[in-house]
Amino acid sequence: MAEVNSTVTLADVASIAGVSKMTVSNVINSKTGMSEETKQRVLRAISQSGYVANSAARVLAGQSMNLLGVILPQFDSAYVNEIILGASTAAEQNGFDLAVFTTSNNIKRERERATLLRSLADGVLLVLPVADEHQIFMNSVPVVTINADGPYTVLADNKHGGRLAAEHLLELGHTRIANVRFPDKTINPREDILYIPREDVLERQNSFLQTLAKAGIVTPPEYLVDCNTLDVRVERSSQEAGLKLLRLPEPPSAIFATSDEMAFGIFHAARELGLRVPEDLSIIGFDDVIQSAHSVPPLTTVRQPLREMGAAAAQLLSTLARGETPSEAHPCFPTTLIVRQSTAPPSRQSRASKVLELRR
Amino acid sequence: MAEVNSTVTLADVASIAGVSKMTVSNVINSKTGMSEETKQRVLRAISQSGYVANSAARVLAGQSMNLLGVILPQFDSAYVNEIILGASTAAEQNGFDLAVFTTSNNIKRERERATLLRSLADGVLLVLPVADEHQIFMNSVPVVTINADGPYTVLADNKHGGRLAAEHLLELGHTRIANVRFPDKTINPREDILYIPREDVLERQNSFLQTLAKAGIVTPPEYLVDCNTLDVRVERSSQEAGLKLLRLPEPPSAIFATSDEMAFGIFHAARELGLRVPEDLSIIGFDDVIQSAHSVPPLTTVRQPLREMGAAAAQLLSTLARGETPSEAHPCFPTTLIVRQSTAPPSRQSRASKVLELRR
DNA sequence: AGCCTGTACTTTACCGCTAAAGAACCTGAG
DNA sequence: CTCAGGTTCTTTAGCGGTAAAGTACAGGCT
Repeated sequence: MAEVNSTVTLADVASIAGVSKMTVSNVINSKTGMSEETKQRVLRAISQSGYVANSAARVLAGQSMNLLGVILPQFDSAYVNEIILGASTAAEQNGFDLAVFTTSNNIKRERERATLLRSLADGVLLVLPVADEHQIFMNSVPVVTINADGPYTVLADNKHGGRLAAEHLLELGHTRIANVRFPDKTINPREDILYIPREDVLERQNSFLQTLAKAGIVTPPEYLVDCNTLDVRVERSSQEAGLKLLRLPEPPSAIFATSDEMAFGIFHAARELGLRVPEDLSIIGFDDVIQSAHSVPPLTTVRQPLREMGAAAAQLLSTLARGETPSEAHPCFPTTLIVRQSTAPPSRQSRASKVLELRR
Repeated sequence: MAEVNSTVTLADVASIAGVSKMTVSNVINSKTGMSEETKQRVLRAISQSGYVANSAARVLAGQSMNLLGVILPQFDSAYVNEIILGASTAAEQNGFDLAVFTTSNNIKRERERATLLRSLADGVLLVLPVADEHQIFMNSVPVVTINADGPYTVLADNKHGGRLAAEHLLELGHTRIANVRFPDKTINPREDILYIPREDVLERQNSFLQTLAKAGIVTPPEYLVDCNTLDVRVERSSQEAGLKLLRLPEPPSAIFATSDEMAFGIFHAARELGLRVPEDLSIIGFDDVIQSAHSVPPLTTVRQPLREMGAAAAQLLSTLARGETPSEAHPCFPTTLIVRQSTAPPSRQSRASKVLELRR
């Protein structure tokens, strides 16, 4: 426990114990074939020297770290947190640990993290818009993506979810329906930062609009407002988007926020303008993150079981890491409508007049 | 870009390009001293073979990965999220990346993660109750802790914070003051899981009670209720704690929750019993996580600047990783009282009668 | 011519560990 | 007495990189 030198190696321990490196290695990895006495001597030498194995060397020599890597853009969102929580639970059950890396939407960083995990992890979970990094991992480490494409993916039925959201608003009698949304085009604000639309998100939005269209409701272009999801705090950006919508000459009576976090931003926008939710404005979200049940008012939303999805992803990865064949390469989870208190039938008095009234 | 083999090594690329391993290595690390033509040939060989460097080997050969490791118990809490967010921003500014590991309060796991990071990272941030792992890192990699002790730490003035909370409630005129708190004893529910009280948290609680005592208010033992922070969702456990307090024959008129998340659980407990906050019950938290400004009602709390503290920790670590001497080994951040709407003077009608009334 | 210098590489050695093959010794059967 | 067979340890070789020293050769200078 004492005399901790800068770097104690196997060789040091070996010389202290008076045995070969290999014997020490065998003791550490609890292999058989050494006398009890030698074993104790080695153990003593280890604790005496304060030896700690060098993981890099171990990995290089072909040992597994029982590690699942996770790459994601940022830690900010509840979306990501739910997934990680599920994944870490499932990983643990399978005897794996999670190493989580962020990329800040930085492409170069994304590459670097992928490179590192390729040699370090037994499997990698990509919570990224694009699974472009597949190439880096190909034939080297199994990869599972969430709500993106790839050889192994965990999905939620976003198309169905989008329809559910639309149908709910239609049933309530809304006709002026807007959407605060993820941009559907690739955006490149800085050379190293890149936003690529996520497929699941596009599906939601498209299916939402299609369902409205089928019901004969045409969404005017000014009812589609992009929210800058590259911002660290999405809420602020979506609040702006909400303000833009609600200040329109003919503001919507209902807004579909493509994610719950955006919905919270719109809550703020409504409050800022003195509009009550749901009396003056209905808001419906997507995801059903934990906060949604506790917001004011509680948020009506389309639930995708993120925790379960994260768990499924880690489970899938564990199976692949063990070299087994998973029963299902693309598990798809259902989305369900959770009706809470942020949606209601449109009030008779049009929101337009209310806002105009408040302006005076 | 094609023909991606199982593992392409430097040697493979070298033989394709018809040069030595070293030349390839030099090209990759953009060193000088090779002809433009050779460089291009190597570059072509790299993309042709789909070569990706082995990080483990690189590390072993003495290269830095520009990585800061973070070890924390779980991803669940807003506390942790704020710290990480701050740390990742500061790390990025210093050219480092963050690798985050969770331990689930599992001691063995804690050790393993520490071991791995020791050889991999340029610095390690411990967001753990005890900095016991110091030993593992000693003389090998710089370590910074948050709200715990160690050679380098980032602190908040918890003692002052506890006093602020107490003074606020006293000024409002409360006398029946309870505390939903972190256990102050080591708990070991399973052999591998260990809860050790965090020092910062103890300071808060003690300083809170001392301030009350100085004002002549004795806190009866039933007013101190432990909250199981090992639970994945702290809110549930603190809700139970809240219920226990509010169902007391003489329930408190104010509760100090040692963390904001506990405060949210108490909100639920109050709601469940039909008590209004702050009219029937004052609640004050500690931390000021993001949600606190948006809860119903907005939470009065003692703010510790977690984001800044995370950033300071990463900054400190970056400095140490570069081999420089930081100006301050134990930066301490002030705590401030944030008065929102969850606290008010006690109402004339005692909470006791209100609860009893509701029970009938 | 002989020598020095710089450029463009290559060779050697080693990072810390492990798998696999080898050696030394003991035991007991033929 | 000899030798197969087991036990306990050691040696060798190599994982995929990198730093540092070495080589080979072209060109300039005296």
